[in-house]
Amino acid sequence: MISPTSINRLCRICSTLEILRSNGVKSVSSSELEKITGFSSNSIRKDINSFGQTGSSKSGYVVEDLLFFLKSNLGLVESKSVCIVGLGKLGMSLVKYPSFKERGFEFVAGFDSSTNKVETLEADFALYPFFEIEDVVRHKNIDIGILTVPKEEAQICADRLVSGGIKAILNFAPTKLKLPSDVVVRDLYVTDELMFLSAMLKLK
Amino acid sequence: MISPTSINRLCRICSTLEILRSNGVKSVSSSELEKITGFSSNSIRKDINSFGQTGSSKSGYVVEDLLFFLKSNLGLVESKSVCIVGLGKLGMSLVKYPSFKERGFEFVAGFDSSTNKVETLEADFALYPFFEIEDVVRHKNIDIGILTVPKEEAQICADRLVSGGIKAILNFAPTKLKLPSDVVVRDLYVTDELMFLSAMLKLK
DNA sequence: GTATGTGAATCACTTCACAGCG
DNA sequence: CGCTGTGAAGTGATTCACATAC
Repeated sequence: MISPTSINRLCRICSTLEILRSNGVKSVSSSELEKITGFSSNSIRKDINSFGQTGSSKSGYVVEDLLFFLKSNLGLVESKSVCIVGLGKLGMSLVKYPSFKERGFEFVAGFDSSTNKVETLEADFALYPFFEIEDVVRHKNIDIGILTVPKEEAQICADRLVSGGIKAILNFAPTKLKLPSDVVVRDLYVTDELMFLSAMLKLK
Repeated sequence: MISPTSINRLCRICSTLEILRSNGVKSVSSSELEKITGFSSNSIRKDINSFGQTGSSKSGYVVEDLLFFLKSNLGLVESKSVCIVGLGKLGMSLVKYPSFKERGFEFVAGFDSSTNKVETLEADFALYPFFEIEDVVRHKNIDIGILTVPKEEAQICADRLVSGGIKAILNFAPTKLKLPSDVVVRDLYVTDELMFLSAMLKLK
């Protein structure tokens, strides 16, 4: 019904509205949002409308109202519990990333194949070895898993997350995961992005 | 002439071919690539063809040849020099990421606003304070900048990279950069990805 | 005059269908 | 026969154009 492309834009718009609100901005028009986000004002209005109407023809949208409206519709009001799988440098940097908590994502567990790391690393949440993934995910009712393991371990870790009941995975491992179709996966292939930039330099 | 979507796919295919080659695979068909990457075999063939023909109707594509052919056309044969701007946890984790070097991306400089960090952090390359960005980028002829600074610093850092002559930026700061149109920017908004996953859980 | 909301038109990408080749 | 290569058809998203509201 609503396309992933639109959802993407709406998430960006939510983030933008959070910033506007914290800057004390009361209302915003679709063309102002266009200037900030780079999306066309047309697309922005259509996206917002796809959930039902808001917005006045006088001064655009009321920031506070639109933000709450979008967050409600996108399921972003209640906070979500997240686990990190792979406690390497990237994983440990993500758990410290302040924006996650600000946007309602709370780390509740971490996993690594190295029992040494599990025992010695410091974190605000409990750490476990890989074989406990399924149990912990089920027990703590974790919503989202972030995969920052080497590609060789990615599929097996993902399988265990799914066995534990997880339906959403953010995957940093440079491999395409094979998972049931009701599991949403978002891939962030960082190296591919650098390759993309190189290619654009040559081709553009 | 060739769309960013296609370039994206071709980068993924290059990475896939590297793995196949290191596994000793000699040839691969578009439908096998479909199974691995998730892209349709039709799109894969069209993408490859957009550069001119290769591939035999007998056994598909010769891995070695196709890889070299694509890398040549995408400008991925010669290695690229990269700098990191922002030596926080995320930045420092990226400079250690082994895939970058394997794919021909070489860090040659790092920058941070904290002179303390610049003086004390250990890296395989030289570190500098922000005010040297332009000079160093120009002097070392750096191809790509990776931005891992807080959003408040992102625009000014990007401007300095561009002043130094950089034409490609990988941006992790959650803000849309305003830059000349000949500069290619790729945004990785990690928090937005979690929001996207949350939204999909609700809407799918 | 400056907004939003929205059908219509356009554009871009993907899938289909099949011809040609080893 | 399975594979590539490719025009044609189909699909989906973006842009255009404009009616409507304040």
